[in-house]
Order: sequence, then structure tokens, then C-alpha cells
Amino acid sequence: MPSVAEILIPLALDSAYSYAVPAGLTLAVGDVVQIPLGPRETVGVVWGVRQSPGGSNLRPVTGRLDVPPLAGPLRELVDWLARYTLAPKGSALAMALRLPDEAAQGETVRIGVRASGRPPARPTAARLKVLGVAADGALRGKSALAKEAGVSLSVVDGLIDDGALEATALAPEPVALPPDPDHARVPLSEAQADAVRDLIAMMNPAPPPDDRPEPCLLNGAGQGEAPGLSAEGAHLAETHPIQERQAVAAAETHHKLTTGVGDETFRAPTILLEGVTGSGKTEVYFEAVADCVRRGRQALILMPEIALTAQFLDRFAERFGVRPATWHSGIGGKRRERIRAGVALGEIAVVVGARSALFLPFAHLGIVVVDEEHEAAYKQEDGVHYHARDMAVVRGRIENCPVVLASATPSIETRVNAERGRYRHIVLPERFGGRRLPDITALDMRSDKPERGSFIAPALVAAVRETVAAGDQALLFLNRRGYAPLTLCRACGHRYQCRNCSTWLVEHRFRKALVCHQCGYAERRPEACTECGTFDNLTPCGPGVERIAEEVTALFPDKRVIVLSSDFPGGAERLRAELQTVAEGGCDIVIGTQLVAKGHNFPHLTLVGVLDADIGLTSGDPRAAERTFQLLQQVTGRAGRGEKPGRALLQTFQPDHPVIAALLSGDAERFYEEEIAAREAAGLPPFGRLAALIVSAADRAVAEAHGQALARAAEPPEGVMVLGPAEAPLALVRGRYRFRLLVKTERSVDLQSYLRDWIARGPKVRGNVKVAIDVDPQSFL
DNA sequence: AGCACGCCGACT
DNA sequence: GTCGGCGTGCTC
Repeated sequence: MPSVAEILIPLALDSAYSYAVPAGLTLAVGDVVQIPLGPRETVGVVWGVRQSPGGSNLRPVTGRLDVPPLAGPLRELVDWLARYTLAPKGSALAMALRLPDEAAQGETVRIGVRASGRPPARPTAARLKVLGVAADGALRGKSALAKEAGVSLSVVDGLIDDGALEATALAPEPVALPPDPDHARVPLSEAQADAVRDLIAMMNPAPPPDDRPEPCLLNGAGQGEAPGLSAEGAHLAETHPIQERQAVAAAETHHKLTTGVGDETFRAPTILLEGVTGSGKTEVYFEAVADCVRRGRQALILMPEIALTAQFLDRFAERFGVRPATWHSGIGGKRRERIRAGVALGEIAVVVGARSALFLPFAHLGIVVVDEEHEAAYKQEDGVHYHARDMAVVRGRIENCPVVLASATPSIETRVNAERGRYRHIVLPERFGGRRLPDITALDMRSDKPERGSFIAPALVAAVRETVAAGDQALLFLNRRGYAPLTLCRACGHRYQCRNCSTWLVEHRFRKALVCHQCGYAERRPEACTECGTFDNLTPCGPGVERIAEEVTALFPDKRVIVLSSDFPGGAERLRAELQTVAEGGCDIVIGTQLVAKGHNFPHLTLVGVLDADIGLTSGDPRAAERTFQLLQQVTGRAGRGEKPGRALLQTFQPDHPVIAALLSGDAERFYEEEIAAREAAGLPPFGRLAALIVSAADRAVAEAHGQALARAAEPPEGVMVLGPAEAPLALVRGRYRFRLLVKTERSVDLQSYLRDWIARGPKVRGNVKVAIDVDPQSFL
């Protein structure tokens, strides 16, 4: 009987297509195949194979590709992702099957150089330095040589042209050398050692019989409403009975072999590793990773993209002897495929990566660590909308491997899950080495007013003066890029607004422009009001970091000041260099946006001044309080990581606001208690759920009209609230106008089917309108 | 995602 | 008259 393969294609298609399997080709579920699709050839993955009596008129599979097949657990993750996010299955598959683009192939060839023995024509000082380093005759990378000699790349290039250095193509950098779990033991504090012991005990089977955590599937879901794996399993059994069971059985056998345990009843837990800034969480989970590597299994460490720094990789290398394999959206071409293959064959033991690393085809995954678990960057906001932290928990459940969520300021969902016992909880209550957390005090802006036209309160100016006089570093934190967030005409009152989005245009004085921070629209800052024509009467309202820099430079003309924000002139490369400069103490006063709160350590910093602690508290986002607390806790925690204790001053109009009060008292527990109670009362996540219908169109009017029509078409069941387009801000995202109709539900509502119904019963989509669903939106705009 | 088909505007 | 813009629909 001829066999038919059900092939899932990584396109926005919700179901698999049937193809004939040509005689002589045997296909298994998970195989990656080439298939004809319309006029062209594409790749797809075998999602099922069946025998079909009717000799068919189906097109045949072209052939199997020589890449590792998609293993059962990963296929299960794809099915799960599609079901949970309501995305087409093919789109979910695309996450796991991003093969290198033919065009982007070709890894950048690295050039290795060594001394040729010929003397340079003109031996300058810089050239001699390079030749001194190269004298040993060893082959080095160009940039490595330049760095070692302390000169720029052009000197090395000059010497190559000159013939004093000879250049050869270097073998491509190995993707990763095997990490050594016993390379270096870093000294651990008593608290850290305890945490390591607990963590490793929880991760491995043979727990005391009554000490078993309740399995929980999804971080953000309310109790009992996460679609269970059992349900998903049943669904699979219906659609692909034999193949799936075989795959699962194979996976289980494999699991027994690699762990040598095979305790069927052991459910690997999700563990919240909570530790204040500077408590050494990283060292703790490194030990868990080491334990996992010793057992011959693989480890995945997820990080927010921004935190994937050389600094972190070096720390890893100190502990494990080599840098880990890294994975992020920028890795392309051949290297991408080599990492995928290495991971699938089990040759790569540890991957550190951004959210997309979650879909790598690990052969035997032993642990997933989600560092900075609370970071919003884990949310994918286009294409398939998913939260990498939640999917990590799901993948851990599927692979039956432990998941460690690490954070100094866990998200509310994760805290609640830990408190309810669905996650295990390990707390590192103290900073490493007995260092104190910074003292935080409020500057009440109602009484301690800055002078007219200035934004820094006198007490903060004094604190900065004291700090820099002592030779220490001060950070002034303001989460606002640009010069001023709003510009208005004093003659007619006109406020400059983005023509695309519902936002004010931000003045960027350095660029002499008014810029929309939503869509990037920019116009030259006009001399005269575009509305009434009055000259020289535009007023900047409120401060951005550029304006603070102006003030600081006037106050401290002889101090070195650096402004750090994501739009740093010169791009990410220069920004990295500047962060390095700051870390090395090459600057007295740093003025920065939220970027300084993340990832980098500044050992010379002893004072943090928060210029507007209230920003964000009134944004209307249901997660505003949580966000502000996390951000301010992180940024104030930057103070005093070195020898000296740190302190922080918060400029605020609301010292009694629960968020501010919790920061001031250093009582994070209080914040969590209050916020959790408030969320529960309001039916907000994790007790209820948020979802958004994203209505987008290339034409603004069409997007608005359709958004309104959909909002009218909503017939919310009891307990569901729909926020209409009046409240939904409009934004231009990648060339399309986009609305988010927000839906708030109580815990018992099946959100997925409600949203599906809503779209189905809504107005027939005409024009180029797309409606996407964001199951748990992390923000409004 | 590609690619064709088809419908409207502006140009050698 | 066509060239070409993009909106629409289909691919087992």
C-alpha cells in the first residue's frame, strides 16, 4: 500500500499537507523533507505517515534532507505553541526550523596573521608593538593581534600590505568547546552553597515521597485553566496515534539511558531562584548547569537579548574554562546550522541564548535556566506572540527537565506560582560577601523643589557633588530618551504629535529633530510653529536624558559625563565601548535610561539618583506598578557593588505610593503582598487574564474602521471586559497601523475559544486587514 | 513566504 | 494603448 506523508510546512498554514511518499523512500515522523509547493520547492517536516489504499493523485515528496530530524519533544512544543497562541501550526514550526537563508550563507571568513619574518618598510612605534607580539610566530586573529598589541586594526592591515605579516584564512571558529564542569571552583558564600545544594536536590530524582511539586504548565495562566499536557497528549493521540506514541516511547527510553534513573514518577520541577541584586544567583545556577553537564545532559541558559554580553560569557568561561555556544537572532548562515546540528547531536553541552534558542533541537536537555525571568524582552511581539519564559516552562515539562527561573525581582506570576507551590522557591536573601544593599531615600519634590528651569533637586545635586569629590561614580537615572518628551507652542498651544501614532513627538536636540518613539517618524524641529507661524515660541516640556546632561554639564563643568541610551550616536558597538568605559571608572557622572539598569556592573558606582521615580506609575498599563518596582529596584541595586556601600535618592511626588514606599523601606515582600492582593481583587494576571486582538492594516482609516467594527461585534460573556478602540492607542509598526483591543477576563473563561468566536462572528475582513491574537500582552502600545 | 492573477493610475 | 503598483488568494 502506498504511504502518504502529512507534511507541515513552515508557512502561515494551519494544517499539514499530504504528499505521496515515493517508492524507495522511507519517512519517519520528524524527518525534514523537500517538497514541491505550487511552482517551487520548499522544506517541511513530516508530521505523520499513514498507509493509504487509493493510489493517489498527490504530488510526491522530493526527498529527505540531510539534517537532524525534529525530535518528538520539539514537535510537541510546536503543537503546543500553535495551540496556545492561536497561531497557524506552520508559523509555530517556522520558529524551530529556521534554516539558513541561501543568500545569507557564507560565514564571515576570519583572517589569521603571523609574522612573515620580513621587516616592515617603515617601522613605526605602533608597528613594532604589533611585531613584538607576533614575534612568537603563532597564528592569531587580526583583531586579537591588534588588541593584544594595543593598536588599531589599521596598523595590522598596514603590516599585511607591507608584507611583514602574512595572512591566511583561519578555520572557522569552533562553535563551542566542551565546557568543563570542574574547571574552576569559585568560592561560594554559605547562603549560595545552601542554595546550590537545594537546587541540585530538587533537580534530580529520588525526592522524599511527599515532597513532590504539583506539575504546573504555564507560568502566566490562572489555576486550572492552562491547557494541560494531558489534553494535548489526547489531541495528539487522535491525530497521529502510532507515530506519536512511538516517538514518546523512544524519548522516554532515551531519557532513562542518559540519566540512568528512569524514575517514571519523577516530575522535574520549575524552580524560582530569587536573590537580591549582587547575591550571586549566577554562580548558583552555574553549579546546577555543571551538575547537569556532569550527567551528560545539555543545558540552555536563556537571557534577554541585551544581557547577552561579553561580560557574561567571560564569567561563564571563568567557571567552565571555555565560552559557551551562543544563539541569538543575529547568528546566521552556516554558523547557525552548525550550532543546530551540534545541539541535535548532543555535541554542544551548553547554549546561552536569547528567546529563540528555546526552539533549538536539543538531543537530551537537562536544564533550562531563564535568567532575569521578569524581563519583558522575553515577550515576542510580532509573528507568533509568545512568552519565552512560559514556553521554557512548557518545554521543561515536555522534556521532563528542570527549569530554573532566576531574578532579583520576579514577575508577579512567577511569585504567585512559587507561593502556591506550583514552582519550588529558593531565596538568596543577602548580598555576596556581606555587602549591604544601598540605602534608599526619597526626595519629596513637593517640598524639595529643584530651582526654576531645572530638574535635579538641590539635595541630589549635593549628593552628586559629594560623590564625585570622593572620586566615586554617580548615576542619574531617567527613563526618557531625548531632550524633552513634549513640545508646545506658547502662542497657540499646539502640541506636536506623531501623524501616525497616538504619541507626542520627543525633541532630540542633538539630532535637531522631533521624533516619535513609537514608529520612528521624525521631522526637523521647526523654527516657527507649524500651526500659527509664530517664531521662536516653541517650548520643550519636561526632561529627557539630553536635557539632564545639559544641566549636569552646567553644574559640573570639569567632570566627565556620559549619556547612555539605546539611541546612542554611533550604534550598539560604541555603546558597548561606553559601558566598558563606565565600568572601568573612566567617567564621573552617568546619565542613563533603563538600559543602565540591565546586565552591566559598574563597580565604581556609589550613588544612584532617580530623577522621576513616578514615571510609568500612571500609564494605565495593568502591569505599571510591577514594572516600576522592578526597574527601580534593579537600577538602585547598581549602587555600591564594589567596596563602598551605595545609596540611592528617589525624586518623587508620591512618596506614599505603595511602589515607592516599598522601595524606600527595602521591603520587597510588602510590595509583592500588596500587588498580588490588588491583582487578585481586579481579576488581573495571574488571577485573570489579559489578551489583545491586534488589528492591523496598511491604511490608517481601514485599521481604525475595522478596529471599531470588531469592538462593536464583541459580545463579551459574563466576566469579560473589552476595551474599545477609544482606549486602544494607535501605533505604526513596521509599516502597518495597529490597534490593540484589550480583553480582560476572569479566571474561568476559556479565552482562546472566546477570541476565535469573536473574530469568526466579527465583520468579514475586507481590505488588507489582519487580526492577530496576543494571548497575554505585556504592554498596551 | 512566494508567486500569479487582476484591477486601477500615469507614461514611453 | 501598455507598464506596474499592490491587494488577494493559493499552494497537498
